[in-house]
Amino acid sequence: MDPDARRAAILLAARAVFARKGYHKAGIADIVSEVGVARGTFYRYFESKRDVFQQILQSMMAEVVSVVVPIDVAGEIPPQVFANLDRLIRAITAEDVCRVLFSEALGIDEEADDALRAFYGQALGRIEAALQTGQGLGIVQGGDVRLKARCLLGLIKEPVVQASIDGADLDADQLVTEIHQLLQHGLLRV
Amino acid sequence: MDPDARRAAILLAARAVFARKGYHKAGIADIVSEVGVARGTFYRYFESKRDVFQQILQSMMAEVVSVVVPIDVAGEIPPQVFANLDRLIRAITAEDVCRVLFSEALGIDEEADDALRAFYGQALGRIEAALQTGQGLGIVQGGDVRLKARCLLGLIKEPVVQASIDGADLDADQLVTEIHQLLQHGLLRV
Amino acid sequence: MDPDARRAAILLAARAVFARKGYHKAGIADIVSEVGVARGTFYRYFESKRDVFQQILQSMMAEVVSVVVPIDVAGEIPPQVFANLDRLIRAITAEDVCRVLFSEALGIDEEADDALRAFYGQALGRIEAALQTGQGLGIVQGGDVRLKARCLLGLIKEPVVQASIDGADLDADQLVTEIHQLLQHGLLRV
Amino acid sequence: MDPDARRAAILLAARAVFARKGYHKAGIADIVSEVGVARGTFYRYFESKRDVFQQILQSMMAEVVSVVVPIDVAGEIPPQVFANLDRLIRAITAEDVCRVLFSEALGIDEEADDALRAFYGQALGRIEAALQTGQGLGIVQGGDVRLKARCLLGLIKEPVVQASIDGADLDADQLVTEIHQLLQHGLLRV
DNA sequence: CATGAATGAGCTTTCATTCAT
DNA sequence: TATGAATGAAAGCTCATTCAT
Repeated sequence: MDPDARRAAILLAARAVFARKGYHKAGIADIVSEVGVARGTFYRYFESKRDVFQQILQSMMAEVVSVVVPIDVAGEIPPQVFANLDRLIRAITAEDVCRVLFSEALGIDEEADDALRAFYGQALGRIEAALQTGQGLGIVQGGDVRLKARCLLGLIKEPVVQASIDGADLDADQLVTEIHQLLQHGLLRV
Repeated sequence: MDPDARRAAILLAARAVFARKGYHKAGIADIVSEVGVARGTFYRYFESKRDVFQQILQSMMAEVVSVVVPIDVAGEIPPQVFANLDRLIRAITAEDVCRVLFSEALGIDEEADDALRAFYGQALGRIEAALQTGQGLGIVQGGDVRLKARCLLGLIKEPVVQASIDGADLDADQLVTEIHQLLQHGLLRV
Repeated sequence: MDPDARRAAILLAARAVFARKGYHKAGIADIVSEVGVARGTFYRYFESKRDVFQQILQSMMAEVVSVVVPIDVAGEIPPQVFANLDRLIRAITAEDVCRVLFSEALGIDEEADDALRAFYGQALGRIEAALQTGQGLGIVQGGDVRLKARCLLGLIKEPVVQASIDGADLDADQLVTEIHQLLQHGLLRV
Repeated sequence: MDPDARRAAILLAARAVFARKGYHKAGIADIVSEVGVARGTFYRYFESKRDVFQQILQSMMAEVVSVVVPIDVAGEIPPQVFANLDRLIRAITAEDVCRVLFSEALGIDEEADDALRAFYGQALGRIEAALQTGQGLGIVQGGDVRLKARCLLGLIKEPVVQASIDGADLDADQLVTEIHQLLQHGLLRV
């Protein structure tokens, strides 16, 4: 088995184990028995339990970030926004991403916390910038973009997180539609 | 010191410790040294570390639930909604509530997970019911109330969680205003 | 059992175990099973395996140093020298002192190495000073006192170390006599 | 590369590594990376870490033993003694010999301990025999030759060991002179 | 009832050794 | 024959929990 494949296999197993048991209940024993290698093998590929976790975190964050593409203001904007939304929801709906990124990541250690802060900072920064541009174009409501960005993030994240907590499946299309409507008309009828 | 007071003191200390260090990094040693009692005393009042945590969780959930009062459909509705919103945000903005309830609670054990599921189930159930009533009264947009409820929860929760992650303060009034606007007009200008 | 006694018991057991098996082959398991306490108990009294070892080393060095008393130049010198010699040999003849101090101490870690260097530095410094005084008084041969001190140390140490290696007993009196003769007349007959 | 040369190269590297880091801190990884061969190759030439160490020990002991040549009683004795002394000191002054033979060798395992005991037994036996001969010739002081031999060994060994501990250089000539003087006249002036 | 020393299961990590390529 | 990835026993250490005082 070539090193890259093995490394990937361990990473995959670790992802599954962390998603299933959470960081603290997951033991190296769980991971290696899942891959079918010896304990020592794990340490040939990763420095420590924290190390694998960090790498999984990083790759998950990168995956999530990568699906959001900058909006081309020359083109039609709403379709681009909703395409992003759609991809984003599908990205974070993956069972393991959701559990690891949204429930387990915080509080492991300073390094992971920093990475997570950076991730949220980057994500929120992008959303804020987009909203600001939107305000300039007159297509986004006025007000504090900082808070708006956070609300928007929650709007997207929470249904996914709740579905994960419930162990229920999530209809991404329906969610996109619902969020779409919310963004355009709000929740209340005036 | 009478038992109830002592029990309360331990509970309070544990809350602070869990909020400060998180469930896993918090040790019984931290809690007892905070209260100034011996380790053994802790176990006279609580069965285990998980036990205190559960009780704290329960009381936090009760606090949060209690601030949301049913809406009197006979009276004017929007002010009641926003009063609820305001109280809710203030309730979950408390540093310890936010950290414990939203970051630490999930994944401790099955029992806590169940409690949390029940909490979210109850909270979302209430919101859903209110939205359904609203739809009947024609003051809430049509569509899936289940998803709407989850979005609404996220809308409220996320800015608070992010402020906690950033270690930043949150202007509750401003947040209420922002959410108010979002609920009424959405994020986009049509 | 009071803490001081328990601490002393663990220290004693550790001393015996280190002397018997050497630092590296000695496990915490050996030590605690020797005292009859649980693993955790060990760590209530000592921070780590290195920590006990360091403390044992320190106490052994202190024991050895303490038996050598400064020479009163006002009084008769040779008896004082030989009394020191006698006490010193008896001190380092103790089986565990010899093994731990002379065979195991070097190379555990930087801290222990420094402590040992300091110990030898102090011991040799004292001997050098005494020799220098002796040269001033005309009772010690001329020449490099630094080297003389080291030779003298070896003269004393080696027979003890060899006895320990052989597992043989050592007649301290006879050794003192022999060293006495060597110091006064050398090994060769002119 | 022919097997003998490779074997020699590994032996040399292992010597250097053991001298530099000590037996326990030295890893097979250190040795093989020093030679530039793979781990597996090491095990084609040596059975185990202990095995290389033993062989190094044996060769060091042989080197040291070889420099001491029997004294020809027909010829002039003192020059022969001092020539032996001189060669011996130079032999054990080699940094790696000193560290490996005098600090690391004891306590690795039973086999090494036996080898070391045999080495010291042989060395001391020779010295004793020489001293006995010397006593017969009337050029060595009377008394227990067993102890005398051990003292003599320490006299030689200790300055070398101390220099190694200090990381200082040793002037072999000066040491020979000093020991010479000590053997002839003792340390004290009568 | 309060105490806090004692407990020991269980964790992560290391590294000499093996063996398929 | 050389390789180096894989192995897994064994080590040190932690900490929630217990229980004699």
